[in-house]
Amino acid sequence: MDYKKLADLLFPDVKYTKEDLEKKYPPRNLKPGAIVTRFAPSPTGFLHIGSVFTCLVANNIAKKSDGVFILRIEDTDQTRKVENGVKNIIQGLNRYDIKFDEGVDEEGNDYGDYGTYTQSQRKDIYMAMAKYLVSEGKAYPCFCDDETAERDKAIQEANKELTGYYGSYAHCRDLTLEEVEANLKQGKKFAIRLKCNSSADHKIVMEDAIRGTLKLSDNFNDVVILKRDFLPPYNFAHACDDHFMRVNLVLRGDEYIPSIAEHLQIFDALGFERIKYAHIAPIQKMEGASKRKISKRKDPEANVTFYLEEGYPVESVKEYLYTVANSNFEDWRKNNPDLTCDNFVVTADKMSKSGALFDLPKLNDVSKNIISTFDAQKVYDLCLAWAELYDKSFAKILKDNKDYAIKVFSIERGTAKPRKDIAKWNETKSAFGYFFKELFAPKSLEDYAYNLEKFDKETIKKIVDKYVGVYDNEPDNQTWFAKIKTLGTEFGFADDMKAYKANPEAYKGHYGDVASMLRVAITGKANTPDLYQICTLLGKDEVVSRLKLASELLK
RNA sequence: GCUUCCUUCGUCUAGUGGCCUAGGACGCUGGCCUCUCACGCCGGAAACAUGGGUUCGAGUCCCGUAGGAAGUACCA
Repeated sequence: MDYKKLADLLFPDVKYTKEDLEKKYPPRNLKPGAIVTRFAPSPTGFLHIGSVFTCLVANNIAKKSDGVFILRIEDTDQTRKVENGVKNIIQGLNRYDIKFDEGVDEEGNDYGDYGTYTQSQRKDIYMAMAKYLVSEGKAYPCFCDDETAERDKAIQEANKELTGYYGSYAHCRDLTLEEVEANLKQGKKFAIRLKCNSSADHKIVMEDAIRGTLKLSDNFNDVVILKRDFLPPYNFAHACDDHFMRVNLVLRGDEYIPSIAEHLQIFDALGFERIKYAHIAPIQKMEGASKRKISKRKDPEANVTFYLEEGYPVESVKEYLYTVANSNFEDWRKNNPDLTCDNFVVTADKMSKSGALFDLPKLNDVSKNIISTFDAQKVYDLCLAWAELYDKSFAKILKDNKDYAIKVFSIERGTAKPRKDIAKWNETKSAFGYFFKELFAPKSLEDYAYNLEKFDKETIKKIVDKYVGVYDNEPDNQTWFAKIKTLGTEFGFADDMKAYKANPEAYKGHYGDVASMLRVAITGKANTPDLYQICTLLGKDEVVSRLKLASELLK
């Protein structure tokens, strides 16, 4: 069979030869050890938290090795394309400080020397390489239609045979030149399949950067490398693109592990040097008693917009993702409390082989720590930015009371032991809302967090009433506290903790209990920062009027 | 069904044949500190899926079983 002739017949006008392309996209001149990798999303517009995770890792590995990080758009499945899909993905990633060295910008324009970076525009390359394979006798045109494929699959299933296009089911594998010509004349469309020379019982061994040695069954299928629309499926695009973009580490989800054998066959047929792989386990989620991949349909937290809406700072999400990526991150953090998390160096072989469960409580803990390191101005700015998108009325209050709000956020901040009371901005209102007159409006006893099991409301009312009479703008914390202690003793509360602990029966409670009652009376809440500072900020008039209101509602 | 991967406290994990009486973090919990709430500090409960090997010795190596996950497309 004259394969050259066949190739020319199939692809009469192809722009490049393999040599042209090798020359056009020469090996990169990078320092040894530099990693060239890429993120290759479909432009569906949906940014999955797992994608951010993978990207964060890929970006880190590329940048730390003085390598290159590429954004490639995989849009060969034209049916899944979405308006603004690329833009949404880029913007989403930018928020997490993920920037590409080469790729496509928000408008869809290329930058970098190894483009174009949009697969649907790389048709010439795929066709050239497909033609090359045909001319080498390594690939052939397949004229089978979908019905044939379905029928064969049904037969194979009924016979309990392996499903696929192989052996006697590879109808077009041995077509003669004349038969191909005849089909072409009839206007029959064709796809290109790779001639496979292996079988399922042949095992292959490969080294994965995360998994270590992987033993897999070889591919036995004559896989499609060019679809009827002459666009490649993932497998062929992956080989051509990653080779000609001179990628040297493929980081991708572990759902690709079963198709590694197929990919390796394609690389070999093409005469490309094999590339290193790192297969990342997906982030999982608990459903009932079993784990499953976090799903874009069922789980709101799969979408990055979830973190935006809840008001998690990007630093928090990144910090958390790094803890999932490499467990030694937390040790690193302990030793480098002041560095930003992007200074950490991710190592592929320290990544987990099994999928990590997304742990929201852990994220919250991480986030509380992160926010506790922010200064008041930053808290204000970020909280306001969040509120302007998701809580307009709160945003207005923050803007109308800017200086006051910053004072509120300053309480016990910037100290050696900063407060850790918020994990995300949507908690700010409930944590600090009572500072603002607009947001403090208790209507009944239920709006107060009194511990009525410990103390009855008559006791509380007596104390509140008494305090209204004695409260003043105290000059300092000590004076303020002394007053509370003295007041407590009048009602049988201890003013000395040790004395109380030594003999709790002798007292009704201790000064802490008194402070707690007043705290609730003034703020409505049981957990707040230093009450003295709160009262100072609120001012005497407001404190007194709140105490009176509390007294009223305690009746 | 077939193929492949994975399996250590509730969760994330450390662990590369003796340092493991299995370490850390989150969560839960007891206490201490304290000028109130927190923070912080100290402590506690809590795990090697299972059965066989190999070995003087196994969480670690091998085989089987179970469970979970993924793939099985002219999707990616």
